[in-house]
Amino acid sequence: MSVRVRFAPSPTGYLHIGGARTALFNWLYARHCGGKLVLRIEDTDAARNTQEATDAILNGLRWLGLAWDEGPLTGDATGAGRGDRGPYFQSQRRENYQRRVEALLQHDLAYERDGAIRFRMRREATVFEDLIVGEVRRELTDREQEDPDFVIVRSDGQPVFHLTNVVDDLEMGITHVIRGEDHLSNTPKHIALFEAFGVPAPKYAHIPLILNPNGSKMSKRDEGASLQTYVEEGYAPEAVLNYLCLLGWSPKDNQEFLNADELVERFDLPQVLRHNARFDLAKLQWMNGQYLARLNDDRFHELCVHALGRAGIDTNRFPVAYVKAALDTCRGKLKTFSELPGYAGFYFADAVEYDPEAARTQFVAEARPRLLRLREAYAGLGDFNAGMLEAQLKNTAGELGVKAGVLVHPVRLACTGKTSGPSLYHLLEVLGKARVLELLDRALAAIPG
RNA sequence: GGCGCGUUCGUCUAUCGGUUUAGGACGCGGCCCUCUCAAGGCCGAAAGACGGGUUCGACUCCCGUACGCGCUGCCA
Repeated sequence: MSVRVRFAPSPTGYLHIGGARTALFNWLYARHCGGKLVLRIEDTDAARNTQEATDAILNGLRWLGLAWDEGPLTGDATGAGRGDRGPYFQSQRRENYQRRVEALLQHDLAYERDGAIRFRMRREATVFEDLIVGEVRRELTDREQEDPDFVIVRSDGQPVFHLTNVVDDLEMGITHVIRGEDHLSNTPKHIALFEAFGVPAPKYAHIPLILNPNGSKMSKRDEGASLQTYVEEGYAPEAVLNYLCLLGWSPKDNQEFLNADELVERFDLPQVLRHNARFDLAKLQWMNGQYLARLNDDRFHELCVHALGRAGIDTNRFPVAYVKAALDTCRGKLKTFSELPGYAGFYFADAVEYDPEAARTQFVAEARPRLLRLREAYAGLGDFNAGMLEAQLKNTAGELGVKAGVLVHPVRLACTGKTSGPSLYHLLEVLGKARVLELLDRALAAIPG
């Protein structure tokens, strides 16, 4: 029997980082086994589930590159889907639940009380084998000792999670349920429901949770909990994917950089760790920087242009060769693309704005004659390339009897407005002679004395 | 409270009873490189929660305690 797994998020407004990893593990397992990944939207709570919320999930999964074999195509619950086990929105499956509940009622496996329908739960401990956790033996809690039955349909007619989840997994032919460990304690209920429906329960694999840096459960409002944050801050999806799978899973050989193909090849359920992991933003940032440095030129340029565009910088106003040359000076310098506008914005700005603090320390009277000297030297340069620019600057510094840095800092400030940025000589080369001389003249005019 | 799961450097992890002075990575500190900021190179500090067993031998197996997380809802 071929493997069928599913990712079944509830549209709460965005894709949670923990949910993204659950989706990732499901996707990896499906691909690893040559099985299918089903995406199901658990939107039974109509009041707070909107199409935008579902779109956020779909877009998040697409951004990560996690394609599903069956499921919705858009966030529209009544819209088209792919696959023959739909609908894939729970809000469209009311009849399925009703039919199943009728059957339960008829066989006296459920009963009505106070207007709600309750399932007759077994009255003893449940033992099951979890693919990750191992054998789990769950005794009845004190509350369950008194009354183990639980509600499957509310008095307002709404079916509850335990019921819909099981009915859908059953009808969608799910063979492996890979989900967060927060569901481990619910599993006996689900197994009992499957048995009541006369079918064996699927195999279960509960993955550990992702915690905040302080060890608390990462949820909703927590910093960095939304995948959208990483999309917006210019992370490379391949880096986020790589980092996420290292939370709770390890290739065991100290290799940390794995692309999607390698992950699919090596991922398997038994190697998933059993304990929760804390989310470490610093390591994600480092890893993202590594990915950025290794991206091929086209992809790097593409993502750069995108990031600049988001910041309101339109690179289309400039020659393609200029843009590429400018961006090349940023290679290996960024940890995230959100840093790019501030780092390379000067290449595309009409006027340079001097950092006030830096201007106060660099644009002082003594700097004026030195800058003037360099300006004249640069004006006489035929070949305006990095090598020549460096040689000339050092030469001028020598004549002035100062260290190179004494010239470097004011020149950088004059041309970029900042105290840090790409390699000075390379940046000057990209800017070009005319522009550099113009910028130096402007700086000279701004320096007192 | 009850039930379940977990516990190796600050963090992510390797180790699946002896090959280990417990390895790698992030972060942190130092040095080098250097036009700034990064990157890169080198070096360093840093861990088996605690207590009992089992065993010739335990981080690794068992029990207890502590701590953490989860579930305990007519939320999902």
